[in-house]
Amino acid sequence: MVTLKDIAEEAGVSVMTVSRVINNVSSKVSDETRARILDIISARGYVPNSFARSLSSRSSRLIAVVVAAGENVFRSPYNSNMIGYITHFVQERGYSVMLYTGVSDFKDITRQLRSWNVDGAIFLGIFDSDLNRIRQDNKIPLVFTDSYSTARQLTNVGIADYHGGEIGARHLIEKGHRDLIFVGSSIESPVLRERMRGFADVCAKAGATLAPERTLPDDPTKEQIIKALSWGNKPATAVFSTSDFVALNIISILSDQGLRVPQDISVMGFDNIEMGAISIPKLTTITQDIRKKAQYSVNLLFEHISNPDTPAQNVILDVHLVERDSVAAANSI
Amino acid sequence: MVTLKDIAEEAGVSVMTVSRVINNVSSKVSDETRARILDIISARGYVPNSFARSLSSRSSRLIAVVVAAGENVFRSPYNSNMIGYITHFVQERGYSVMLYTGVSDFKDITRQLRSWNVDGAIFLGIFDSDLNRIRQDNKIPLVFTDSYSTARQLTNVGIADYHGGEIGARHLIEKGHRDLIFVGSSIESPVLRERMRGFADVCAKAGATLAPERTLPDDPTKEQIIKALSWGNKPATAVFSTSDFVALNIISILSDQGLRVPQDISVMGFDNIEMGAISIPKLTTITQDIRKKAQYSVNLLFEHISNPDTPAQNVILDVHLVERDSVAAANSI
DNA sequence: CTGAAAGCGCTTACAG
DNA sequence: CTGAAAGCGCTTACAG
Repeated sequence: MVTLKDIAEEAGVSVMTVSRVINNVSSKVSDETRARILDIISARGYVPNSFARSLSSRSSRLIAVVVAAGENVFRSPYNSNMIGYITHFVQERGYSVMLYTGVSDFKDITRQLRSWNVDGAIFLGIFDSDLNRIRQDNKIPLVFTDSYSTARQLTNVGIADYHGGEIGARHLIEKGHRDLIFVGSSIESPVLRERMRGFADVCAKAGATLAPERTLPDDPTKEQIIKALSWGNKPATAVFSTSDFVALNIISILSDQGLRVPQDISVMGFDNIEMGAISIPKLTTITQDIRKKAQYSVNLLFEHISNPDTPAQNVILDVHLVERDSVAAANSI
Repeated sequence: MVTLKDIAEEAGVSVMTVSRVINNVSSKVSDETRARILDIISARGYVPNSFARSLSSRSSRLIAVVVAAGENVFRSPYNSNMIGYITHFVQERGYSVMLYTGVSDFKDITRQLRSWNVDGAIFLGIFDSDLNRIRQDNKIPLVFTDSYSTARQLTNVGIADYHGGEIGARHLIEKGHRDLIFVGSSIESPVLRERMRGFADVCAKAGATLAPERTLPDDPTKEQIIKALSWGNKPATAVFSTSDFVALNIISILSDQGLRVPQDISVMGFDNIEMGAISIPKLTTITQDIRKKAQYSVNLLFEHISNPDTPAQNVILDVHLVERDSVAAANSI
């Protein structure tokens, strides 16, 4: 292994001079010496040791991406895309990404962040209950996504979930639907709770019923869906799902039951994943701009890294309707 | 920041004793001392510094996952799933993952691997042309996936691509199809080339035509598909795509043209991604077991890490037909 | 513009 | 079972 010392000896200078060249403190080294050292570095294939550098400088140039989801994080196209974009933007700044998935215990998180002395971390899908412990234990810049924590001084990038729910309900009601199924109720996830609240508020105002029997969990079974369809005295005419992936699955299940979407029943999703643009029928959905969300998260993180006095910010990106083919006007009876 | 030294002072022992406790060299520390140190460690929230540890021990407990694909790696469900599973299995062994995406230059790879002194690396989608340079520059255990390099002593995990192509052609021919479109020709990718070779060989034997005009690239445009459909004097009755994602896109395009799958034309994919099981129609495809592939890659890597004398292995996982609803018998004319 | 000294927080190797 | 010394490969802080 080639070290600074080797280069210094070969160039007949001190290690400090070589160190300055590597770190581009060019103003302090003569052009001639500099060029000679650069030649030797490239000839010997010298690569600085990040561990030594981090140990003495106390900056790791490492960003942690911490994801709550377990073994197969990437089953979710949303997670996949977020992580992909975040990695891209972090690398663009010359930093490296450490990926932690399936993190269940906030103590683990702290152990990893500290042990690797990361310069910052971005969290996906962490439940708000652990958030304060994490912040308390880690005095580095942290960016959360989709948090509804009321903690002060929290930097977060989220989307207008409540508004998304409203848009969904409004669209279905405009299309004449009154007997609706909502998929994505959750007591654990504030994100889903907000989407549902927006949806339910619009329904209430419009006199549309959203029965508890037609409020299904996150990832409903075939049986739950079938039961909800025929509940009460009027069949449901539209389904709103809080995720595109689940919406596509529901369309598949409905199709297996001999129901055509949107002729017999309308289905609407949330996220605007790529598959929704090529599914049959093409999915009407609510878009969230994942690339932008990732970009904001990374930008905010680096703002805090370069200037610790940067005030905390809660950035809420807006969402909007993407009308495609999976929602039709309700049949008049 | 709490250090080994702090713990040692508080416990009234040397740093070596604390170091032994942390690294579980328990046989060499008295139970009493050990318990006392453990208490102090937990009370002070001590976390060992990975940089210091790695610098002196020359082992980083770091695995690099290097992916050729660019900005949005995770657009591909295959990549997403592979990376997700690999991360999971690596973490299970107490190692951390450094993710490098969009790597274009093998020199970059070398710089990163060396700089972080990673204990091993797994490569996805690296073209074989760089493979020898990478191996030459990095004397650590490396596992490649889907490589067709003829280099000796190469540890690789791949699948039976040729056989996959054969299975696809055989299935379509058995269903009575003779006028076929193949999607996924590539001069750069040996994986695709092998799938195509298997497909073409079976076609030739069965007297089915695979015209160059009906051999389309990896990710064909709508125009290319439409043109291929009506080429020659007999319309194509089946399409074979080397990726499920593209197959689903093709079904969507065909549907936009008023063609029903499989009544008017059959479509077959490759990979068995999750979406294929819920698409309309459900996709007939060739399965590759991504979880298993990731598991093998990680296992092989760690075998080589723990014992450098482990012989190189080229593991080829088999593939098989998953019959669903997107392929039907050809209409007799 | 250049360098000698000290130190980052650990582990290795040796000694007792 | 325990410890003193040296060193991993860099950077910081100071001096000239």
